[in-house]
Amino acid sequence: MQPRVRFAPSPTGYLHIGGARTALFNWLYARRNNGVFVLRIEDTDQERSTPASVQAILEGLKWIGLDWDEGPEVGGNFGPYFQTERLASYKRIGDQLVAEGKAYRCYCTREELDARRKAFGGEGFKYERTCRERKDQPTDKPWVLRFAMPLTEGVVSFTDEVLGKISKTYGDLDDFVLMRGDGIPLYNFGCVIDDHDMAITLVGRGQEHVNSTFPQLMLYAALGWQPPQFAHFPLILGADKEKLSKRKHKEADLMFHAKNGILPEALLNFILRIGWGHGNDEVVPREKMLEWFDFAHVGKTSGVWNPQKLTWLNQQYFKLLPIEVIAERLFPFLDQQGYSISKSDPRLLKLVKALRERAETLVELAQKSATYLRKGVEIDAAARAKVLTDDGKKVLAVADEMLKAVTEWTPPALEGVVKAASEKTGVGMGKVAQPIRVAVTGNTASPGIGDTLELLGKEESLARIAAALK
RNA sequence: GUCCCCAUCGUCUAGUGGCCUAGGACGCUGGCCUUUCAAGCCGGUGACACGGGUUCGAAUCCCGUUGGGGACACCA
Repeated sequence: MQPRVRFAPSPTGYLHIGGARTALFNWLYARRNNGVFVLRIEDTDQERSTPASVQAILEGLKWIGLDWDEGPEVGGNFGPYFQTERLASYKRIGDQLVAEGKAYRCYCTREELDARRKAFGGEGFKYERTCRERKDQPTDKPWVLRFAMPLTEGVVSFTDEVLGKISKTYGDLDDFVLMRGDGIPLYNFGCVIDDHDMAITLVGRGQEHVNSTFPQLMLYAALGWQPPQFAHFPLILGADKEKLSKRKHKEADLMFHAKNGILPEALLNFILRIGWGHGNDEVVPREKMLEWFDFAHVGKTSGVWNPQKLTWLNQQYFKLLPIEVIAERLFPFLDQQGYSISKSDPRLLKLVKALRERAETLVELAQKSATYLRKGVEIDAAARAKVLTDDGKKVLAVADEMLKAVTEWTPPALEGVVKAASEKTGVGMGKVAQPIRVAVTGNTASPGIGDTLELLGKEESLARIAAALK
């Protein structure tokens, strides 16, 4: 049987980084096993679901390069893929369960329930099945549909693909709400029906869902359906070791990283490595993920978000990716800084080539690029004091004369000038290169002096040197 | 509080009973290279939570303790 997995986000905000990883693991599993990756939108939270969130989620998935075989924008044979468009199924199954005595209408109001919960002492409250034996079923009063848990003693268990065997006794479960009177299903209900109707063979989701697996399993049993396999992935924690939450952790927003100049390749690699490992491999590009991913190596322990490792990975991809790709990614950041040069500007690729090993993010790469794109430069006070001393200026003046005579403004020729100036003045190459560097970049750090001067061009280089010499 | 899950360096991890005086990576740190800064290379720092078993042998299996996380909605 062809494996079918799904990613089922709730469109109540941007794509959560944990959701992105859940999507990645499911996607990888599907792609590895010749399966189908389904995207289903669980938009049954009337208050919080928005079309804008749906868009944000689709965009997020596209940004990290995860494509889906069925779902929004692409359709499929198991649609519709929005839960609010599948209400008829929920109603039909709900009616069936009531008819079979496996579910019942509960007329307790929210207020009553809240009061009872409060009297109980808050969380841990279990519905006392007040309406379970109720004989009348008025239709003019608001109600919700509740699942009738078997009153017998029993144990529900399943073998999780990553966690192993997990069990829970019936007594720990209560008559949970399946559907509201208005026909909107709750998570456990909609999820089970859709997974069944969409022929999902394996449900891969975050560990925060292991406890909801039990009521879902009860539902499968009541319906006489074969449940899918389950795989619960470890959570991603913040520096405070708590689950990454949108409220508390800014890094929980996938696109936050995009804005910070992280490459999607690096981010994907990073989230893969939280919770999954392959020997000593750290840099695992997409092709390798596709080749190596398996649930057997998904860990059980939650992982803490480590921003330093993320930036390190980003740098690895700066070195790995073709400069054309990086240039493409850099463009919006250059634009943002007000340096909108043409995409065909020959300086663009040279800039990336010279600076990519010296930057950790696209933001930093754009900032460093700015030095080479603007007219003139402001010299850092400390750099000036240290390097552009009287002696430094003397050497600079000598180099300046030689540079003016250069006809082939290429790195080898320019490096040659440094060497020649060094020989002529009798000082080391460093003593020649540094004054030039500070004069043209305003700072003590830059790519090789030949590349630096080439990037700037003859005219701009000489203008900056002249200004520094004044 | 109740239930569920988890437990290797600060962090991400390798490890599926002998290959482990526990390997890699990030970070931190010493050095090399060098016209600067990076990058790169070489080295250092640093962990099997604790206590009992099982076994010829345990980071690996079992039990307990402790610790951590998650779930306890007419959210998903």
